[in-house]
Amino acid sequence: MERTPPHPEVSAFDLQLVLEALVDPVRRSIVTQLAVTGEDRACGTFDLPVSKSTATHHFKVLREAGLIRQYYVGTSRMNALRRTDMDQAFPGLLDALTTPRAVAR
Amino acid sequence: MERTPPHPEVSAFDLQLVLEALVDPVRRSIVTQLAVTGEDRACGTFDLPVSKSTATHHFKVLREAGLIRQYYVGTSRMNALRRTDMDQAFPGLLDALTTPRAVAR
DNA sequence: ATCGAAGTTTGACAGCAATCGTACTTGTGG
DNA sequence: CCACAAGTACGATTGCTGTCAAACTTCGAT
Repeated sequence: MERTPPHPEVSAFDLQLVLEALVDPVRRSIVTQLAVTGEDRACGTFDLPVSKSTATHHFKVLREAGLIRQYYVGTSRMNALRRTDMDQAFPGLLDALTTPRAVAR
Repeated sequence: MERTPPHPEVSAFDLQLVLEALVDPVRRSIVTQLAVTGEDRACGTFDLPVSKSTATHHFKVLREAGLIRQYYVGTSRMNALRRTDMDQAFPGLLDALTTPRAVAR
């Protein structure tokens, strides 16, 4: 278990990876919850309909796509939305997907 | 072969379906080509790396998600991007994905 | 009326990705 | 030092989806 897992740089962001990450409802729910509250949150604080091991998988996919940044605080792994990085790489994308309008549908 | 295949109304658009449609590179390529030229195009005029039957499948997925409108002209099936409908349902989404910036990545 | 062009339909297949349980690691608090 | 909490890693399973070939339909042109 690495202390600091690898995060892609903005210049390495890949739209295909980002969309593959966002197409899963569980992962989009994570992103939405991060976007709404605007605060970093530990994995366990999310309301997810899957097991812990599956949740770990989803967080990994989001991290590798560049959507979230992860760091440890004790045994908790905190998750932060990389909002500015995403806005720089793909302007408007996060906004389009975290709008109440879009979330409700 | 129905003359006019079913198209969803804007009020029935579903973000999950739209994202599932857009996550496939072939289908996103179709949408991009439609967005760039801005004109309706027959299925056969697209540059796609798949067989005809696979292409048919992709156009069907795009149509059922509400991304394109299809109509016959002779034996050709024309495809039109439902830009205004999409913009109404999910503002900014198509723009974010058809930007040269996004397309290039 | 025939032939070809343009798509569609169907069935089969292959690969991937989401899921879970179990076992494991690593900190924190008593 | 020990137990528990928070995640991670791994292997197995399962269902979905993209793919194709082959046969078929429809329309237009000759």
